[in-house]
Amino acid sequence: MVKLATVRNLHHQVIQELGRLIVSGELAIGQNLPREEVLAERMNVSRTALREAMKVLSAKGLIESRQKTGTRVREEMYWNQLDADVLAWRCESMPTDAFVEKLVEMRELIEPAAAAAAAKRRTPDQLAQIEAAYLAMEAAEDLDAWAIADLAFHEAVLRATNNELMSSLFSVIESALGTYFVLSARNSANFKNALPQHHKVYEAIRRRQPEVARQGMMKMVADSRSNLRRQRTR
Amino acid sequence: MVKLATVRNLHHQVIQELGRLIVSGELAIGQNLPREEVLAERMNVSRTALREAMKVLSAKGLIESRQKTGTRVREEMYWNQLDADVLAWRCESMPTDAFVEKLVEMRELIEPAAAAAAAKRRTPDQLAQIEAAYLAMEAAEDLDAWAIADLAFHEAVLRATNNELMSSLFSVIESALGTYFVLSARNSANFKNALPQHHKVYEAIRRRQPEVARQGMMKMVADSRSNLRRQRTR
DNA sequence: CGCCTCCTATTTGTATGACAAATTCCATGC
DNA sequence: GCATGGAATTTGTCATACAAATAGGAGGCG
Repeated sequence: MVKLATVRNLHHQVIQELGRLIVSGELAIGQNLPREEVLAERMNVSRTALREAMKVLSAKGLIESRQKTGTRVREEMYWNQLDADVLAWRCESMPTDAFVEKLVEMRELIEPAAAAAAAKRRTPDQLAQIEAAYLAMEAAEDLDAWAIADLAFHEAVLRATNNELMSSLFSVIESALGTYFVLSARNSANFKNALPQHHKVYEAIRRRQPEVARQGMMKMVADSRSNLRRQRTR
Repeated sequence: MVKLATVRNLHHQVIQELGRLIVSGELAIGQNLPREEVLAERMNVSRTALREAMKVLSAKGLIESRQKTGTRVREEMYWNQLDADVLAWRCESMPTDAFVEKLVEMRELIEPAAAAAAAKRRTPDQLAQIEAAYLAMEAAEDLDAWAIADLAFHEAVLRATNNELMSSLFSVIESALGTYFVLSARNSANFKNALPQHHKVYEAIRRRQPEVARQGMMKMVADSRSNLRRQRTR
């Protein structure tokens, strides 16, 4: 029996709790945290566990510790904004449209470029994976199957760029967006509307036409954007 | 007297050392590290310090610890590729052109989009900062002053997007590229060649013309790319 | 022989207490 | 007023002990 990610270790809980407090602003920037000993007692953990958590938060750029001075919350400009945890904490504490806009903007930035890069550099094997995802979308009977295949399609394209920086950025942004929306379009009836557009992108990547792929993908994400908006505003 | 970042704390050294070993591949993926007790002794630190380092590496996605099983190096796909440390370790261990290409690709992806976004959303204050940087470039007497002002220009544009995800991505990529090249063009003689192009971008942002700004920035980074290449190949 | 159950050995996770190191801040002397 | 030399405080490191999880084997049972 597989145990699904439940409550993890103690220091992990501390990371989450403090991280949330900081990103949400409940711990003001520049403010000093209590002494380790005090904070540990207040959170009902040992100083050891607390420190392990603090080191991680420090690595994420959220806090900074110095002897005698203590530990204080760093300015926002030092935070690792692209860290998955930091991003997740922001999503929790910033339910505003403004932040969603930023995420969407990033997505619209990545994907067309990725399609173009994929058209240039995809291997035959990677093309096959894209095709497989496309065929799965075509064959999808219900919305869930389609959504899964859709995500696979985008992931396959991203991997085909052979640029792990790009695909890593994609997965970070995508999972953050996922906290706001259940994947892709939910206006159920004819969910296969986007299929022709996917085919265009696939064809462009197959024929190694970077610009065509870019334009096609640009249109695709633009469409998906308006879907998101419709879903959200009602 | 300000002390510049020297050798930091012990656990920090451990982070660096293990991180390098992993990213460079000297510790093979999937391989188990020695037991904490053994590893600690081998590195001449206490188990406490070692563990603080391991938690950080774990947060960066490089390793994974489980009781009884031990700690092993995770697959590359789980690494936080956009983490500043991970990127820096890659730069050290991958002197190949291939990785530089990926970084440059990311840069060419970000900056035009940033210029467009800045044209849409810059505040008067942010525009003033861009202008100030431009004027500093114009006034630069030597190459160093120009390089500093140039970086300030790009940073100001990035900040003017009002999208901290984008500016964070920029700074990460830029600092990674900085490990390969001393900022910008080094073909000294007439380093102000790029000035008109900067002016075009500035004007487009001032006049709120996103597409013009995008095109202008696209050309600018393309030029700077060929500069980089020339500098590198000789 | 095959399968299930339980136990034990091993490894990370947490707790505690003590001391080292850095550095702010004050007192002291000149 | 200013240097200078301590404390006092806070994080950094160490050593040790025990808790918790769990892989892997021993043993029982059909």
